[in-house]
Amino acid sequence: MLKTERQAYILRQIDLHNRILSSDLSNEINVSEDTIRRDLNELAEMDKIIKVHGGALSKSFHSSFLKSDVYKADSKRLIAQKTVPLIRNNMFILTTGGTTIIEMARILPPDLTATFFTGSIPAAHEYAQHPNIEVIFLGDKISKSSQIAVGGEAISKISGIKADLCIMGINAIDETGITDNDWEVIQVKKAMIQAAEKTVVLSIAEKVNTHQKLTICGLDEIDTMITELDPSNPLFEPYKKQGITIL
Amino acid sequence: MLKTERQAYILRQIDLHNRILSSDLSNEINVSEDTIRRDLNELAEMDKIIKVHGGALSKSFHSSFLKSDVYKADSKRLIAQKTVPLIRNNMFILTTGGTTIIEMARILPPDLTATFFTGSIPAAHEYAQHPNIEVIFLGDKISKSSQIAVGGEAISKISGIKADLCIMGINAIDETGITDNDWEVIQVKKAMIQAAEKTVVLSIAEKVNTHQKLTICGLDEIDTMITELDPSNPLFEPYKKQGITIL
DNA sequence: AAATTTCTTGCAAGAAACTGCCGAAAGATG
DNA sequence: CATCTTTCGGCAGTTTCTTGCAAGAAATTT
Repeated sequence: MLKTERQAYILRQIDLHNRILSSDLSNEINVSEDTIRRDLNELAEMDKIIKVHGGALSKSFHSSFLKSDVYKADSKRLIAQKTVPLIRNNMFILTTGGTTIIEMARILPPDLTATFFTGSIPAAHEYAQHPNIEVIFLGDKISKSSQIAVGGEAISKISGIKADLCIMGINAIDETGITDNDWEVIQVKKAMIQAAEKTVVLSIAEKVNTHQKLTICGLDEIDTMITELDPSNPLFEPYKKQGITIL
Repeated sequence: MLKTERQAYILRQIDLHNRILSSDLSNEINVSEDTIRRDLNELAEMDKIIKVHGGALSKSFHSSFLKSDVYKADSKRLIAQKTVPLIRNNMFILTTGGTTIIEMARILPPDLTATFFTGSIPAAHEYAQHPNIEVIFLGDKISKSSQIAVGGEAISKISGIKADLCIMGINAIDETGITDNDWEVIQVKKAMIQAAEKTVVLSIAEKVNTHQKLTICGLDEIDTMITELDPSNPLFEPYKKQGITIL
């Protein structure tokens, strides 16, 4: 078994079980624990997994560990406030999950009538509280790491929609476009952008001009970007040049 | 169980119950109280919890405000405890929503590996927190009144499943069977019973021998009924005669 | 084809981490 | 005040980690 194969196997097991013991892996694929440990170290180095004493955890697992307090909650609330006016009555809106989206869902005006599509459980939950919003949940299999629905079912459902607006929380954006680091999430986000007439991205300023490993789309597919900063901030010049509206 | 997992479990329990005893934790996850104490100390060191003599408290009193009061929470917790042993590793399980089911989801042992299908957002949310449970969300359109997915999509998804167990919270049961009052919910519950090999119904005793307008199924389709009362209670005689196991 | 370099893997020894147990100290309880 | 519980610190047994090393495989050079 080649090293690459082995590491792929390890990643798959971690995806499946969310955690793994070095000793188990060693037995399963008949290599010494030292080799496993070296693999785990390499994977951890690449930010693919979280290594802990005795084995490794999926990155997602750890995030729930930290979830208690929302990072930069004030900024996110401000972003949410700027986003709400974009939503008009009777729109069909696709949204991702993420803390900023949740914040937005909470402050939607009660008389707003609209249909929201989402694959995020917490987001669906918030929308469902609203008196006049219809919620459609997309997909079936729920990824633990991202708490959203992923996989073919979700993608095909999204493809069948023609929405007015896609409101997307993002992890990284720079002059090359939006990037992320979870392959399954990427697929979903790509499909959402395709399915919507206009795309609005929400991001705290900290994530602007950063990038990750996998590309979701170029700047040309984005219509509006919302951060907690003032739109006149010079940080946004390159994005304005690309025709993106900053709010 | 890895140290990190254990600490994540502890945090989650504290989130849920707002307080925790070292001795309880020690029993739940089978490690010595010393280990628990060391974990609690580390978590307190990280400012995640507040350690007190004998256990720990949640740092955020905040959540206790948001926590809505569940009617007869104690009874429901007891029902949940009786239900858990029915679930074995690698089962495929269909569940409804409802506060009793949520309560059950929270106390599923952390090492349980199973696949849960549900159309309930809060239930899906709870299952998704669990380290080893795979969650499949059923359906798309979400009914506001019941917070579950309803409609043709949900029904057809359910029909495509062959589950080992259906765990169903119910609103009314008497000698004629299970009844409910929301037409859309009925359709979903009917489909679930059909799709599962065995059906377990959860109900607080108050609802036994009551009925509502619409029929879900007769007693012959039910295998087990769980309430907060002792199974020997004479209240259950007619149901036992019908071959239903009472727990 | 032979020699060399690089990569990978397994092994061993010592270091570090984890866990359980014990006894003494501190705290809670009636 | 007496008793019971919880905590603290240290110790020991076990497991895991690190490091250095050597043998074998693969790639590269001569």
